[in-house]
Amino acid sequence: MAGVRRGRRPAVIGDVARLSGVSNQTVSRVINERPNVREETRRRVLDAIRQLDYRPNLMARGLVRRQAHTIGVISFDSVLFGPASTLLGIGRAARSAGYGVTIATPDSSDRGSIAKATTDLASHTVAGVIIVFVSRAAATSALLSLPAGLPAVAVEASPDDSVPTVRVDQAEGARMAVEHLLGLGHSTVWHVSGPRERMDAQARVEAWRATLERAGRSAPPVVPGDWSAESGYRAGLELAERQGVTAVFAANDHMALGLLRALSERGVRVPRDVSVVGFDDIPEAGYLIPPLTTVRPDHEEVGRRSVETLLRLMDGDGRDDADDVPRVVPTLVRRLSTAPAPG
Amino acid sequence: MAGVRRGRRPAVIGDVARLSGVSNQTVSRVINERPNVREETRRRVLDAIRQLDYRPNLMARGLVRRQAHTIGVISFDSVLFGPASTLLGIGRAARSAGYGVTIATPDSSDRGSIAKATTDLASHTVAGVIIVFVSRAAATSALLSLPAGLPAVAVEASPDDSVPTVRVDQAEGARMAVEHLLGLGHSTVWHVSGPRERMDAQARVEAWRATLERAGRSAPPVVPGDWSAESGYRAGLELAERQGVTAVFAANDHMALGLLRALSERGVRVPRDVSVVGFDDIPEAGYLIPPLTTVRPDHEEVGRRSVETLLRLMDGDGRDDADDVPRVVPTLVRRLSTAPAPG
DNA sequence: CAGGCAATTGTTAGCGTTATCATTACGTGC
DNA sequence: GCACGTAATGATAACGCTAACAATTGCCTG
Repeated sequence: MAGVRRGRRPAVIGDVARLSGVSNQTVSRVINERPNVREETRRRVLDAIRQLDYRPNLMARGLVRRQAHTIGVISFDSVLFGPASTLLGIGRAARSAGYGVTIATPDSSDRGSIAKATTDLASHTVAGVIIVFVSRAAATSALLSLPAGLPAVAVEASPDDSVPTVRVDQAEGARMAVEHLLGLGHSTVWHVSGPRERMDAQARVEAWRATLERAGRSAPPVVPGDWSAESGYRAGLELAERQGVTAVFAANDHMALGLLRALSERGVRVPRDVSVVGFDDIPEAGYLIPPLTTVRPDHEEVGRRSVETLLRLMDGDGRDDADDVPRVVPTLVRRLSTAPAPG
Repeated sequence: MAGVRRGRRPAVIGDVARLSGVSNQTVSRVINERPNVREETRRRVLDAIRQLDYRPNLMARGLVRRQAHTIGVISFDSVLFGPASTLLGIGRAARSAGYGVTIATPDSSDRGSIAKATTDLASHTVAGVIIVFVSRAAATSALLSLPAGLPAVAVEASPDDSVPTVRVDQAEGARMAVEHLLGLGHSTVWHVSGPRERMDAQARVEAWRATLERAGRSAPPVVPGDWSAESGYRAGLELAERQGVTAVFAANDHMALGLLRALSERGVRVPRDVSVVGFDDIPEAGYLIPPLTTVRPDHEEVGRRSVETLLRLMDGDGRDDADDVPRVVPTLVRRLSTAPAPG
């Protein structure tokens, strides 16, 4: 029905104007839902639009409005569950606000590639930028290479308060995990951490330690990991050797998964001998052996909220209200990998 | 050093022209590395560009060239490992070819949302579109709502041969899995499938059956799943009840994971009683209990190749060479979830 | 019924690039 | 010294749209 083109060049605003017998400007007004167009005229124009299958050329519009109506996203680790979910949330939220989304994934986290990605986005004249899930160093590089005046929002990691930052309340999540374990009677909780330079990893470490201290427990040394199941496995082997380990909080589910495997391999039963809590609630967390008790951050919500924040920033003229974005509070999902302390 | 702007409006080509004492056109020639510019002039212009931190406005350029130098991607399930990796591959490949990437994720897979996503991309005047990982129905909707003449490449699923399609050689992967199990002496292999409407799932089912038949074995009924660990778990419970199940090929690793858990719960030992092979080689596959033997498709390569194909399509004027894109052949990763048949 | 106001529509001038077609300058060969 | 080719550069007109202002229309008021 609609769609009369036959490989012809796409209709432009002038075609619509001619067909409906009005000026370009009136067509423009109809498209942009501007007031002061007679109802009948509007109908005629809309008819013509349908008939020609006209769609406004966003580049032309962007050119005159000096803005692409597109949000740029710089993202790392976009294969991981968390960032991928955030991306999804961003995409959906942006699109429903009428914005397009352009993604740039730097090839590596060195300053050069990040700068390249950023300037790429900038020359696409994006309306604003969201920087997702990076180390503080990477976030700094990104922000530095951003043209002045381009609104930006950081997710999770930001170098300072110059940019509003949307984050999961890592501390609260870690607190939940630790208190859950302490509540089960464990005398202390070990921690397998994420990579040192990641801010979310750092926050979890700190909250883990703080919660233990607040409860008057001494914090054992951190067992370092790097998010990978493999590092969790190595951590598990190490912990299996140790005496008196009854509760472990892994900084993400993948490491928890490796951990579970190592413990099982060494004959340590979970949760009977050792309780394990993860972080992320990856889709398969409920189907590990045993089903994993874990902290569930709502990554999609983070994405949504970062778009919201960016839009607000773009509306307002300044960047005054930095950093008063409420954190996204995670929830604790109790499954079968935790149990009262043995003995 | 570079970067003299102070919150001023970004430099435009005219500023560069003025500063270097040439015309806009000459600056344009320098930017676009056109011949016939005196070496000294070029240097002067480049200096000015650096001094003003000038970057060409891609919208203006896109407008006059009638093309955004951007590749559009329509993607579903972008949180899943496979699609996410493909996206990454696409992003990298596109960027290194100088193209931007715009992503549209339909809200659901009904025709309306897909059409919306597609037309969105179209009005961004993308140079071409890649449709990632969808059911045949969804791919059809997407292609139908694509403006005629816009080059498109499908990944995995395509309605017909009208569009070049880059795919993992699902059949070869499934064949590897089944033959591996048969080679271990299992008399037949059960299959836990992905959702019926997914083409990759379908291909795996068919190849599984064909391989069994070629080996003169009868294929047991398909145990249906939906990619989720949970469905794998349910399948596992079902298979654990059955007599004579010694080998299972799960259509993806997440289901294999659920499967492993169900079997373990029912006291079925893997691989001693039952061998399990997955598909995907998700990052944690090596750390399941036991480490999962699985088929590893190179999703990033798929992404790269789809960009390549799209670029070729955009270069050439027609869409003649459809469908002669070589499939990406997966590899079998042998771990500990498979062993010789019992007894 | 003139004057004025609001609603509706049209005109003109860009937005920042590049394509296209001049124009200029500088040899080269006869 | 003159036509001619070639390299280097410039001027002008788009690309498709919207902002800003101008013009027209109809209607109301006194």
